[in-house]
Amino acid sequence: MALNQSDSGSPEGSPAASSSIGKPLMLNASIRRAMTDSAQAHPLSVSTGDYIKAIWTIAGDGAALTKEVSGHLAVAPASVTNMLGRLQTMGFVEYERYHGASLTERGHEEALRLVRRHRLIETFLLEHLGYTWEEVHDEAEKLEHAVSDVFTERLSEFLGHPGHDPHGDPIPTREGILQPDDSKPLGEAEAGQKVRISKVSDESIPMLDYLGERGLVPGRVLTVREIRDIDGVVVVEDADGGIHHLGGPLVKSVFAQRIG
Amino acid sequence: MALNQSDSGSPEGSPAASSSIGKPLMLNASIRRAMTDSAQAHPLSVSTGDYIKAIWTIAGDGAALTKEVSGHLAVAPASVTNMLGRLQTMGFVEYERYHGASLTERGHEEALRLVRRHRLIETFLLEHLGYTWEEVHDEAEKLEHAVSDVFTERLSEFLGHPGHDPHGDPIPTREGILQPDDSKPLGEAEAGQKVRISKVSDESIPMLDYLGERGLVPGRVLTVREIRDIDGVVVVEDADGGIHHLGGPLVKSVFAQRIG
DNA sequence: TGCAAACTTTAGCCAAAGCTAAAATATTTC
DNA sequence: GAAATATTTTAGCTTTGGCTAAAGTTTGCA
Ligand SMILES: [Mn+2]
Ligand SMILES: [Mn+2]
Ligand SMILES: [Mn+2]
Ligand SMILES: [Mn+2]
Repeated sequence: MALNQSDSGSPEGSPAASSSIGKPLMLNASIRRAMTDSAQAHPLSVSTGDYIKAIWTIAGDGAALTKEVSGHLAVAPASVTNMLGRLQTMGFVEYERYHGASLTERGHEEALRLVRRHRLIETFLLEHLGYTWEEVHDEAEKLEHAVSDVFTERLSEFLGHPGHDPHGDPIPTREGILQPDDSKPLGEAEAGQKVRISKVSDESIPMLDYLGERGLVPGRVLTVREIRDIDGVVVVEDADGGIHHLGGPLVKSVFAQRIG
Repeated sequence: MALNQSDSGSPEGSPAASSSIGKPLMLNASIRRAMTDSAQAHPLSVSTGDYIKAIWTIAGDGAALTKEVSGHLAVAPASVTNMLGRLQTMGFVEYERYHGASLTERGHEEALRLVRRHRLIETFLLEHLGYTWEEVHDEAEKLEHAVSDVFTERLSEFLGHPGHDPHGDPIPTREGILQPDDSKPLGEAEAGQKVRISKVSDESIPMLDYLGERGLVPGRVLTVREIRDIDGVVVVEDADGGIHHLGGPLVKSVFAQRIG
């Protein structure tokens, strides 16, 4: 059986480079690593990337504290201290003992590159592979570290260069520019306003499902009918005249921009 | 800037599981790993997978020798010895010192799972993302370790459940069945025979390009006009009457089946 | 048959990332 | 302003998966 076996497992095209000499093979390994690092610009391990993204998510331009990162990545504080030191050595963060780490320019670029990948991949999974919200994030969390720049740009093209992912988060450009977002949670709107949903928080899957079923997705235009102070419920009317009563947690998760 | 940050970097949906206790966090980490390993059945590291695939590629059902694996993966022989021992402990190979390693049933399954992924991914990259032959293999070599079973099956569906990748290698089924292939290199054909190209070796990119440009791809029907013993050149005529003179290396790379 | 060459294993290292426990430093709280 | 509490760091270990050099086996060839 198994007569048919190509697809050589060797990392490059080099099939069994040396036959018996021994030395050249070792050199190849380190030279290859060095070239990959500088030229292909993809040296980051999964961990490194996740730490950088975590700092960006937690602190943006500011400093992320050890414990925040520790909580975010479900990793022991001591591990974080260790990694922050290493990230500084690598030039991705500025780190001050006991006062957290903030991203350098390079760290910031790297974070945005990962976010770009993550959001493009999520878009692809949802729109073309029939993924559910449940499945999407975990897959993207792994693939973002495995795909190349070439893949990323080809995928963006395949998707029609979307500016936002399916739940409305902006996708950073190849150049690392992230659309600023001035939208506010529905809960902060005022009765009578006409608004357009810009984003739905992807933190809760059930909410995404609930809102998706009702058509309360980015792009939808709503009229705010009532903001009830007693219980925080917001009543909105959609373009088809449908009325929706949204409780506190929901109106914190739906972001909208005023229009008209 | 960077106002907009969702896409929590935390591996699962658990956003900052613990606030200050400390202990539960550690437990979470190991429990998660254990569950992932057994339930999701995706525990293999990149290295582990590449070794298993290498053994399959080199030896199929037989035993792969240390040096063969070492050459294939561009890794020192001592590293191979070490990993083969570990693979045996993990149950993927049967290993005898000085006599190489052969895949167990489980190892075989794992190899085919990776090959399935690899070939489906290559198909997608070529047919939908506009990759060239040059780019395709390296990307697949990395992604095969990152995609989930769900991704693999959704992708297969997206592609229309192809049985072969673009250069003709059969794609193992989800159940781990690999189409046996009884085709032979064009060089072993006989003058006058009518044959159908079944596969083109993907070991040489220039050859793939050359053959691709001339339409000598899997599925094409040819009539063998001449087998010249002196220089090993094979002359074939394609369905449009085009004549092709293929030298030794090429006729070893093009596989065909007799028809008619 | 008997050695030299080829191959493989052993032994001893290394770096990346993680962990725990204990020590050090900040921050609260009274 | 000092004690209690929370956070962070240090120190010391672990697992993967590499590498080199040296020692041990197998094989091929005279
Ligand atoms: Mn391939
Ligand atoms: Mn990730
Ligand atoms: Mn996400
Ligand atoms: Mn691989």
